[in-house]
Amino acid sequence: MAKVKSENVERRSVASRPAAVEAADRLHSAAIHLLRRVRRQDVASGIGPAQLSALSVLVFAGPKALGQLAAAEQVKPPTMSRIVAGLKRGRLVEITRDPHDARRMHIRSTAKGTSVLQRGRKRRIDYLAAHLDSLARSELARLATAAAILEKLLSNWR
Amino acid sequence: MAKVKSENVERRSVASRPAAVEAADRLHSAAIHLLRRVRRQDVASGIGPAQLSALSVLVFAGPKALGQLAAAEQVKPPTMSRIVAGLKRGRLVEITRDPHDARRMHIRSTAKGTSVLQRGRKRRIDYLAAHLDSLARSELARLATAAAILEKLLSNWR
DNA sequence: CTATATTAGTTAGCATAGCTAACTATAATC
DNA sequence: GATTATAGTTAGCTATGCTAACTAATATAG
Repeated sequence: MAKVKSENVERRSVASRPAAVEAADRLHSAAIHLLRRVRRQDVASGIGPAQLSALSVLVFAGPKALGQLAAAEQVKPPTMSRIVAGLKRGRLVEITRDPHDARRMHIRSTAKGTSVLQRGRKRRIDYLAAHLDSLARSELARLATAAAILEKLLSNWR
Repeated sequence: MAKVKSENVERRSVASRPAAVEAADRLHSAAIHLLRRVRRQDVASGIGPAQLSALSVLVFAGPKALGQLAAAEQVKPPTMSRIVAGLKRGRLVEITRDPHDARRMHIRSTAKGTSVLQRGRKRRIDYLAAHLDSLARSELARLATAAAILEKLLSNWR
């Protein structure tokens, strides 16, 4: 039983309240299945998920350098380099050089990019909203409350 | 203006209560960001997301034929064919022929596959639970309630 | 009982997306 | 001015998604 002690220590270092573990499990599962369904709407946008997501950062958080965009999307620079190349090919973004630092790029959404993003986003939200519409008002309110709690949690995630 | 009427009809057919649209928007965003964070734990499993997800179906819903697995994962058969090939290469699943129909395969998780899946799942859930642990008990309860509402919604999703 | 049609999976070939390692170009520092 | 650090790119690998076209097996029509 020599290993038992160290295993317990390890286990204790990540232990959470049972209620937290149960909530984690159910939230995790619900989020996965929810997004899996919603995501099917995206084929209509004719643009891949990584491009759509990067475009969304540009539209909602404004122009970014490539490295910033990679960090925001939690992806390595070579990956973002190719994603941006795809967006540029589709004329969804335009790229200029930083006048103060010729290494950096300014990547910004074009009007076309913004419109493609907004339409895709609308499709997703409308689709989800149509399903939420079958809920009682009180249930909807509970979901909104939960979303607010998650937003707070996500905003100070480490 | 011949098209106006039909456009209005279309638009009306997807209109939802404003509260549903707002909840959809916030839930959608929270789910995306939550899963993006949680998913980073998966690199430790040394197996790609599609393989992990397919394996999860096999572990929790039992053995499946390739086509069933493809349907469950909302993926086309050639895609699932390759995913299963990868799982087989890693000895995470084993495949036998259906004795009554030699076209069909029985794909089942091996002990190794089940263990890999369970450990990966534990990593995700523990990670999420550790963050949920910072919430007040009442907030946790609200999240659990919301998860229950979503589970119900997802179970009769069209 | 053959001939045809349907069904289950695979193969080939393409695109997107992820990575690391190694490179170029620019900027900052010693 | 030489070196070091930073921003992106290129090359090359893997994984995941698709469609089209194929093989093999089963089911069905005649």
